[in-house]
Amino acid sequence: MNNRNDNTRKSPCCVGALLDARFFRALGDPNRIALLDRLSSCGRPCCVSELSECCPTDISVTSRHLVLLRDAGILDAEKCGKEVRYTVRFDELAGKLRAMADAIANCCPSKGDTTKET
Amino acid sequence: MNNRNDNTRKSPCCVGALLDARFFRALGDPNRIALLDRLSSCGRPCCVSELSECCPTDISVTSRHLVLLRDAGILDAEKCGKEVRYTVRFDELAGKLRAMADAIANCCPSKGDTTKET
DNA sequence: TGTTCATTTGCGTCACTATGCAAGTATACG
DNA sequence: CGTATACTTGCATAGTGACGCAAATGAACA
Repeated sequence: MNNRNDNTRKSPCCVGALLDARFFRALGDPNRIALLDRLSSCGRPCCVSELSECCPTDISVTSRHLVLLRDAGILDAEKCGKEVRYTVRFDELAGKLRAMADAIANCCPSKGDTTKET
Repeated sequence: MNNRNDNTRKSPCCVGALLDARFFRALGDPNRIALLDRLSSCGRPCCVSELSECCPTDISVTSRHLVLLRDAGILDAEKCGKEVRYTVRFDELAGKLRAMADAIANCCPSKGDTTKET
């Protein structure tokens, strides 16, 4: 859905609909960013105790951060025996960010189009 | 910078470097989102009292929100006589979001490439 | 069943943030 | 210069969020 028709350009300017404060809030904590970074670069599902290494807080706090990220639709959680394996919802996350970028670019009054889709 | 070479794909996974908690935090408030929405759809620079209409808080609070958004690089402020005219930094904002989307998509271990740039 | 390991939950604390009101600053205009 | 308008700042308060610790839950396993 990246290629808009020309009649779509700068029309609804639905920035407010796409920009979700809850979503941004979930990403608005340095420890949660660290967790996301760690999990992203890891390249495989990671359990809570493993992820906990990347931030200095108690593991219970890490657990809460991860739940928060999961509830925000940023991570996926899967129970495996005693462990809980977290993964990044890459498509979801990238898609959301890209949709926001597109919406904002479409709002730009001067251009109405900033997406240089070569 | 949207078209990566193939040797760039899934390499550094610099998600943490791009994902700035401060930036997300600035967007993590519903009233600030409302302000951004209003300003985006307005299509022209708006002054503080004008923008203040879109959220129920005192104008002093609105003023602070706007300063915060400006400091986060999301808005631009320009003084015009008694007024302060705010504008959305569309390119900055869209570019940032797009860069994040790209970085995250590049991290995806299964694909390493989610950007369908048709 | 009892033990151990991984994770979550309850709870109190501390820090930060959003907010409103009042006072202050800056600019235009008479 | 005095006044009006637009905005900002100081300050107090209420609400929220992050945190640590201890206890609870859940799952494997002897």
